[in-house]
Amino acid sequence: MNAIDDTTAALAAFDRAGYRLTGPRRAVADLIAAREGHFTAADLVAEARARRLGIGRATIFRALDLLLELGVLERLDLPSGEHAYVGCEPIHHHHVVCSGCGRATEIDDAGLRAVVDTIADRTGYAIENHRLELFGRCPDCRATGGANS
Amino acid sequence: MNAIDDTTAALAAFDRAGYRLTGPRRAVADLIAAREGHFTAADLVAEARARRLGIGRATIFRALDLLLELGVLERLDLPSGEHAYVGCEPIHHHHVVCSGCGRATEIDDAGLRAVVDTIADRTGYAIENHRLELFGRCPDCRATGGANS
DNA sequence: CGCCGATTGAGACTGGGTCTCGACAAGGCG
DNA sequence: CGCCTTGTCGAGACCCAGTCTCAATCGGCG
Repeated sequence: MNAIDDTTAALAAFDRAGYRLTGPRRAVADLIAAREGHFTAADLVAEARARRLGIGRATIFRALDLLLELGVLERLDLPSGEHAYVGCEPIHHHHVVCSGCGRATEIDDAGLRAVVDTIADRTGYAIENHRLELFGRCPDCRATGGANS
Repeated sequence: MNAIDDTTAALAAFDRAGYRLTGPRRAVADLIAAREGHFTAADLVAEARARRLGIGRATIFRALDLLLELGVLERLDLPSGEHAYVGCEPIHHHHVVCSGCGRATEIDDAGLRAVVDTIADRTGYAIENHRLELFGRCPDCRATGGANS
């Protein structure tokens, strides 16, 4: 995908927010950029080790937290209960996750705002936060005839 | 709340699905029914131990899994990343979770169906599954003036 | 170039959740 | 009513994600 763009985006985010541009952070940004779909922290740790990058687990988790906070990354809760991450734009949005290949597509509001308002209205809750996650099969996986499930 | 109803609902679900109605399962159903808002597996384990019910951890997790599968319980992913459970009706719906008291209110579709369709249409994905979670303050907590946050 | 504080890596630690295995009990059947 | 089969149980080992500590190191400004 746009590996280089993602990498620089992440690094730029670090820089902009006043964090140092260190070697390990660059490495993590690279690892993430190289990912197509969603990934878990364990994936990164494993790959970092496989590539003998000499990056500690803690460092990866810290970088992940930072990128989460900067909005470059978002955390997904897969139906299995696992936590995964996807790189994305730092604006409010949601994801459709492919259950075949794991790729995640960003989607905008799509009318959700109104739904949330309706719910707030109906329940009397002051909604502060919401999360919508969709799981399905992407066009490619549908075309190639169910690579899984 | 409707503790007795919840308990019997859970037990009936066990029975209906062909699972044995054992003492430990009854106990877990009771514990869950006694809960007002959402709770974690650890909560149940702690309470079971406090009440000296002599129920093993594994048993509680197993019961939880079963109830999840039967649709009597639903898993929530709190923003903190924790997993929590809420008792609910075994039909498709979503939850609004109070960030003050932890209570969860069930909500129906509220127009979400249309949003999902729109998204499916726009992205080309075949949506198989979706989850909407809302977090906010319930009417009570708003009235009593921010018990937290 | 040198300094100071942010950052790092190794590994201990925590906490949620799973697995194993021998013992036990639910409930169908005779 | 009592037996037998088989699902279920409890204890504890185990696994894995994620966090924390702390001394060593490095980035980048002056």
